[in-house]
Amino acid sequence: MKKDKNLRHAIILSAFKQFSAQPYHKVSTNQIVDDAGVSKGLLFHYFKDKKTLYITLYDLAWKTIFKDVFEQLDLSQKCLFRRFRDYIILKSRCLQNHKTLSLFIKQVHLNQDADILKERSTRYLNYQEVAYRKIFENIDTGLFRPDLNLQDTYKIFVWTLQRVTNEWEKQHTNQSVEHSLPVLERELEYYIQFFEKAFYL
Amino acid sequence: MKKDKNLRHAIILSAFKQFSAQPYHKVSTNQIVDDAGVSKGLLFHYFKDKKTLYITLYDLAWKTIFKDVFEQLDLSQKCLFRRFRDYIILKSRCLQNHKTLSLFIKQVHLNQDADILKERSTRYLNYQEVAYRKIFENIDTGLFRPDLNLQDTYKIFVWTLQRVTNEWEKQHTNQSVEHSLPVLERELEYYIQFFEKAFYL
Amino acid sequence: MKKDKNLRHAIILSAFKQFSAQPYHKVSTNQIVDDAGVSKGLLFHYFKDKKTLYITLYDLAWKTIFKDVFEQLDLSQKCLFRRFRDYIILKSRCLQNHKTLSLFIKQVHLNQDADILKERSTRYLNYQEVAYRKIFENIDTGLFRPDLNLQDTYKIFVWTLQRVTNEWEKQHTNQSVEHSLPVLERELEYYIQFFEKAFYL
Amino acid sequence: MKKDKNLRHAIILSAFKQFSAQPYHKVSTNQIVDDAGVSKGLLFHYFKDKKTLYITLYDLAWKTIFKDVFEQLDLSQKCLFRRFRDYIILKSRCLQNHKTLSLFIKQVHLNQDADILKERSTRYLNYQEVAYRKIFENIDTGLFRPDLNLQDTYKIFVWTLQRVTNEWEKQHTNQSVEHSLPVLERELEYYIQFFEKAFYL
DNA sequence: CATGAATGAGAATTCATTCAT
DNA sequence: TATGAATGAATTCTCATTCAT
Repeated sequence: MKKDKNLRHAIILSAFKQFSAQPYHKVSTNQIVDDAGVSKGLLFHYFKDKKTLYITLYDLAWKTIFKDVFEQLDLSQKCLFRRFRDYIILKSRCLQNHKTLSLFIKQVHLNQDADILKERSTRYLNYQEVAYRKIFENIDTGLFRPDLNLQDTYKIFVWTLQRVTNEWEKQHTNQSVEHSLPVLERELEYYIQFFEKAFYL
Repeated sequence: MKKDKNLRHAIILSAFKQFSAQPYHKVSTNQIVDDAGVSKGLLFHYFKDKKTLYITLYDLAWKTIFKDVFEQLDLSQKCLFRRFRDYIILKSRCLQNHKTLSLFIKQVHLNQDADILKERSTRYLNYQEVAYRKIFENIDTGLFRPDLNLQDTYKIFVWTLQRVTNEWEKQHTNQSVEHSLPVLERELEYYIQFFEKAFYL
Repeated sequence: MKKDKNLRHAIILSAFKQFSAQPYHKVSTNQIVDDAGVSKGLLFHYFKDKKTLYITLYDLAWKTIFKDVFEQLDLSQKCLFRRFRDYIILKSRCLQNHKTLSLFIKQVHLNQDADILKERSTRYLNYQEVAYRKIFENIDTGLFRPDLNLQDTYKIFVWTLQRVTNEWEKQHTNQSVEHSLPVLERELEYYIQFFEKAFYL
Repeated sequence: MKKDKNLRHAIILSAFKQFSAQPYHKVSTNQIVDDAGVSKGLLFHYFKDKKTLYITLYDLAWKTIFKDVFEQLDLSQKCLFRRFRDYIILKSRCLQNHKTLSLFIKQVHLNQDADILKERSTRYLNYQEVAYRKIFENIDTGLFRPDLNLQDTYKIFVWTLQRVTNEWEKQHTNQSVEHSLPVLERELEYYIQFFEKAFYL
């Protein structure tokens, strides 16, 4: 079904396909290897067990997304508000362009299995930390009102934009990028102007 | 372990216990009958199959809750705002008093299995419709501004209060009724006064 | 292959057959159920897992042997020397008559698997204790020299006869009862007379 | 992990380690190559299959032991009794110094697998024969009583000393060479003097 | 020599469901 | 009603061995 080279990749592709459409336990390793056109043993040659495969996929998903996002993110933008807005827009577009990754991540986050829960949490937090460190790097802090605590300002700003994005996601899950992204951009812009008024000198 | 009478009930109790703690596929029929202290066959005597049992429980859960709520709901209250507020409070209190039912419903709503998804959706919509029909019965519409479309007014009001309740639920999942319910009551009251100003003559 | 009734017994018989001829890990549950003519699931309906089946068989083997032996053992015999000799003879005859049980027990005792080792040890010690308690019940101690510690006397006697039996077993494993048992009887008798001279008044 | 040179040796060392600690079937070829730090294929390049590796190790074990023993054995000693005693002492010391080899040989002798049983038996008998031929070479037969059949005399002597050594082995498995070997030496000496009285002129 | 990808039969175990009693 | 024996397909995972590079 797939090209001969790199059957490991064939397994990964097949697994992404299956796991993004069904919850963990509904996908059998048989399904995956059959669909990938490889032997039963090969899956366990490359991945210790089903769980490891699942977690590896999760890692891969975020790596793909973050690579995509941070290759495009303009770090010469020194305004935190704009830079964070750009980050959200890029990430949202990326998720909408990679439907499979996006659905897969949703499935992982619905999973309640203790082991998987634990693994994905630590990984998720780690990826977030790395991303946020980059976003807050070399920010022009000169514009901020000196009478406000900078960390608090950051927090409130980030939380607000995240919330706005969450709400937008819920409403635009199945819509095309062209139609829905501008909506998000406008909403984010609205709040950014609000924050500029509130937090800038 | 349970009384001889009504082994069907023993099965239901045990099933509620298991299904509220674990997702559908993680609970085996063996677990249920063992815990209920009945034979394997009896489960399938009373319930066509595992899925039917699950859906039956879901029905039962909502029936219990709605019976509880509407027995207490004061339908002589002709103000929609107050009546809906009362409904929300009663329902929230009921869910907090029946932790098992509450957790079970959450589990059902996380389930992605096609058949179960379909069945629970139709049932959920049906229960909601019945409830809302009662709530909107014999409302004093004389107080509303005649220049506003009544259906729109209703919608916005209901949506707002539902949203407020959702947020409250997220934050007070594990807290006791005595502590958290007054918080909800106050929040709801705040928005009701807002709507009275906006929508009443 | 077997009669319809009591498929559990069919499994046990088949398992005894297989496990007495091959070590634990070489016998697959497939072999057992195929030979027993039952479905795969039935084995796990009756026995939690392969290990439990194995241990159950071990229990069964000793129960069978001890029942056989103690039904025939003459407890009116008050002379410890004779009674213990009778016990050894009966047990040895029993083991030679039940080749399968005998071989099975040997296989179990060769097994090095941690779990099985532990289980069989506790069970073995327990069976031994029960047996020895019966053997030492109501013994006429009046014949023994009062200047010798009775427990020491017992110990030395038992150890000696056990050792003699072990040596005989090694040499007569594959021989018929008629030929080999008299050899053992004679050897035991020889030592008993030795002990009578040494330990009796 | 190991030096580059002679990866075959690395496999052998690792295999000895694994096979001396666990029975044949419990050791996987993966374990061996992982521990040896070599590739899967190399094991099957050097050894036809797992069984061949096992038998090769068995050969190697005895070769090592016999080389060690016969390099030290004083063949100028013309007294059979002393020479055989020396042989036993040297072999026992050697086995105690090479715990891994010793444990490995025990494991092999516990193995019941038909093929392995057959191979190890022929090899074991062969090694014994070679050893005994050397031991009985150039013995001064002039000291023996001419009225006794020499072969019978040899047999009884060898069997006795072997038996004494077996019993000693059972009791001193886990003890140090310094403590336990002198015990064996004394016991052997005792029987040798007995045989001198009985079999010499 | 050396690698490690690839195979596929076979292992133990699970589980919803049926059915004779 | 009530039991629990019986089924058998499906699941995850193991492992010796082969082979192209």
